[in-house]
Amino acid sequence: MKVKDIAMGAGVNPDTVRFYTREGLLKPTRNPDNNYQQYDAEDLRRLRFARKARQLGFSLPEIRQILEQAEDHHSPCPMVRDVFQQRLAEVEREIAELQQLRNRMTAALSAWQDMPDGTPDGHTICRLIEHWDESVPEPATEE
Amino acid sequence: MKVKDIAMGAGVNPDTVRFYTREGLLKPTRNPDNNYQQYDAEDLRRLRFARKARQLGFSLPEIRQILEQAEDHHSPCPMVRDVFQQRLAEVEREIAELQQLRNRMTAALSAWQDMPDGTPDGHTICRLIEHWDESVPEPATEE
DNA sequence: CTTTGACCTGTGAGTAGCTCACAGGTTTTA
DNA sequence: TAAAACCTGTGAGCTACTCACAGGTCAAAG
Repeated sequence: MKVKDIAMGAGVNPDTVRFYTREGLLKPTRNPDNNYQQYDAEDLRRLRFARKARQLGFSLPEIRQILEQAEDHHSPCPMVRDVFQQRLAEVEREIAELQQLRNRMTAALSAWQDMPDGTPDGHTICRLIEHWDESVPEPATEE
Repeated sequence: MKVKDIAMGAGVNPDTVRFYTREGLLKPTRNPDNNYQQYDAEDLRRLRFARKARQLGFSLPEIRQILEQAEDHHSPCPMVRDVFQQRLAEVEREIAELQQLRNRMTAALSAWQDMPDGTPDGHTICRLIEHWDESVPEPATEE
């Protein structure tokens, strides 16, 4: 299989295939005739696996680790479960942050309902934003 | 005011001040003696404004536009209201996507409860992920 | 008066995960 | 046989900073 073939087989951009290859997630051989990359069924499995894992929120370094463990005939599943728990927690934190942002935004919107626009006068730029203060809960500092 | 002064005045990293200056959000003058950047009260206003706008979800290019409009003595407020509506919609879309992701993740977790780990056998890498399929609602393609 | 430390300068790289552009070589199709 | 479609690797671009580097400047302490 050449780049485009495996890319279509997994439904991704050929550049993504090249990128994953550079990153060491795929390990094609070379066609000595023309120096083209040659992918096999195993690479396709790895690529599909990687895409599913991405959808589940795994990072590329995590996926590489999982694939390497599998190469060494160790079950990556315990690690998968472990990382997955952490990712789930992160996702929930991100959701909470975005919800706070949305709350700030809708609060601002309703506060703006009755405010006039006004022209910048050297003291204020846009009072909509400048006069928006109301004890905003800081989004949790990450990590 | 020097970099550190204005940075402290707005509660940000001095590097952020330098970055905003490079990006054209702040326009300090130069002290010809030592080539240091000199910020004034107007810059501090702009910096504080920018930080609040960032908290409300505005991007740096958006903020720069707003500041430029204000410089030209046009009220940026109509634009602020406009961009803000769009940002709010985006935020809500992001929340929905993340919630879908969380749903997929918790579904996967509970499905994994009773699955054994297994060792990679050349056909599967980690069946936890590979056998997770169950008609996943694709997150909406953005834009 | 000199040293030391804290500050200043600009530039460049790093973060995540791709995506696209470029310039040139190869293969397929008409 | 020539054009179209593919391949190659490398490098830049996206966001909003943050940090590192090497060197210049300045205030206070000794």
